[in-house]
Amino acid sequence: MLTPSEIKKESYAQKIIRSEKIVKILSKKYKNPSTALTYSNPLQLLISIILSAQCTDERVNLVTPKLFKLFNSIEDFANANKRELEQIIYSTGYYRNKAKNIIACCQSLKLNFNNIIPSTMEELISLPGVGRKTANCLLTEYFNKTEGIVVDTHVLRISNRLGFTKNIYAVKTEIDLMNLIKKKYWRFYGSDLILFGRELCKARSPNCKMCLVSNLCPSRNI
DNA sequence: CTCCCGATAT
DNA sequence: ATATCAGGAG
Repeated sequence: MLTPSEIKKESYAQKIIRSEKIVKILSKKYKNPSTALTYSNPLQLLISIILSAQCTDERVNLVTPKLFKLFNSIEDFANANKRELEQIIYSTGYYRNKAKNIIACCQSLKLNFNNIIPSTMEELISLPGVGRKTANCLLTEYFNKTEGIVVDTHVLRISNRLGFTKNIYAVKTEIDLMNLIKKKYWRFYGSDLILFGRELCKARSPNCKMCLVSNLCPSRNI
């Protein structure tokens, strides 16, 4: 078994092999990864993902039942009263930005996309409040397509810990990961690392003793 | 790069 | 008290 300092000196070819080993181990552990957000149509999923910025899925699921009861369609959100929307989503944080983005996003869906949520990265990120992370979530979770890798706070943190990138920005990290990891693993890499980050490789206290891939990690602390 | 932001865990 | 949570815009 390589020591952390030995892993840090690996070649790029060795890094590719190590990353594939890690993906395979984690995808075996997390069989059918899917979002913890509750939704019943693509619009609800899109709104939920926007609300989930810097907020737990659990918290989002506490506000969406009321939200989706009052707002049923793209039209409803496009015409929403900003104050009313802010009050409903208040507890998810960033509520002013989120309310503004949700309204602008649905106005764009109405104006530019005939009230149909688009299914390509290019179209999705043209929507206000939708960046690559939100688009990647929607593409993998709902459209069953792979155009990139979901890089949220967990994927960003763990990718750095594993030595797959030295970037502190999600968009740049996604590029590093797309170069390193085979496309067929992109979907699993994103969703598995999120589950892995929540339960084991936590931001404050990574549980290296219980970790399945600690022997492949340059940041392990045992 | 900074700003936006409440709820929760530590 | 402070770090963290399925980020995006300016």
